[in-house]
Amino acid sequence: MERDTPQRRAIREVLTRAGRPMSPAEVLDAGNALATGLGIATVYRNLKLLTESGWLCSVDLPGETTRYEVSGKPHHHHFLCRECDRAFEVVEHCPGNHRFSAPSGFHVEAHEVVLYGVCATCTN
Amino acid sequence: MERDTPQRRAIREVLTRAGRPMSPAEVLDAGNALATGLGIATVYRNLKLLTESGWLCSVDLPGETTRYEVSGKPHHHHFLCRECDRAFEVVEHCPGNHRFSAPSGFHVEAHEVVLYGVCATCTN
DNA sequence: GGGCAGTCGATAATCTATTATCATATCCCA
DNA sequence: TGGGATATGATAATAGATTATCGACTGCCC
Repeated sequence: MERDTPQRRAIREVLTRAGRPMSPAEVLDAGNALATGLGIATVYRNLKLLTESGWLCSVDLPGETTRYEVSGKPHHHHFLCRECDRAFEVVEHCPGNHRFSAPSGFHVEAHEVVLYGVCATCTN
Repeated sequence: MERDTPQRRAIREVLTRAGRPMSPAEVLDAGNALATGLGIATVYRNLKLLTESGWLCSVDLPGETTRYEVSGKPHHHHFLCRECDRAFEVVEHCPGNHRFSAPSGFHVEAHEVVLYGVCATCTN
């Protein structure tokens, strides 16, 4: 049976509050504020459990380590800040699946859009 | 000074012929047909050299190992086949930079689009 | 409150990709 | 053609991310 531990609660809260995809290391840092002494193994263990249970889903960005975000969000893509290396959710103006096409004979089943630039925090 | 060796020639030819981004392992496989005994170290060495010289550029796709393609091509994106795991170049119907926007305060400097599906070869 | 299955933290182990090492082979100018 | 700077191939080493191990700790049902 699955228990309710301070560590697990902290990890869930961190990801919920952030509202953006976080790497295991980011979760560890932020989680330490809520559960002192939190270990990286616990973070990985819970990210895996929460992903398997469907509460989280993994986000792969080119050349970046896997990040995790709370699942159930509507269609969206991601923005990666070149300054702070944080990923953000982007929901505005997605061209939509039908706007992308490939050469004949190719069947497009999904697409990913990744925007690169400087986030609001780093701009100021 | 940089020498002209059969291995280096093979690697360049493989990438030119393919016309799509290839991983070091793919280059090794294809390169062996042109330069028997080609080693993986030589492939990595030359991919690095050719990238530094500007002849190649690296292509990162989410969750995939870095691939390399001949540089100088016009703006394009990539298609990743879920069957054969090969990457292809996609030039058609790119929505263009201006079609993507992010929340206020965010400055978008570049974008990547990755299409997923089944390539023409794997479809048949 | 007692007890045990489920968790935790520290750290060793693993895995994959890439780079370094080094003895041998070879391209290319003199 | 001779010789030295370069390159090669086999393999050891490295690096970063993730998983396994294990003794100690603790939610949670009775």
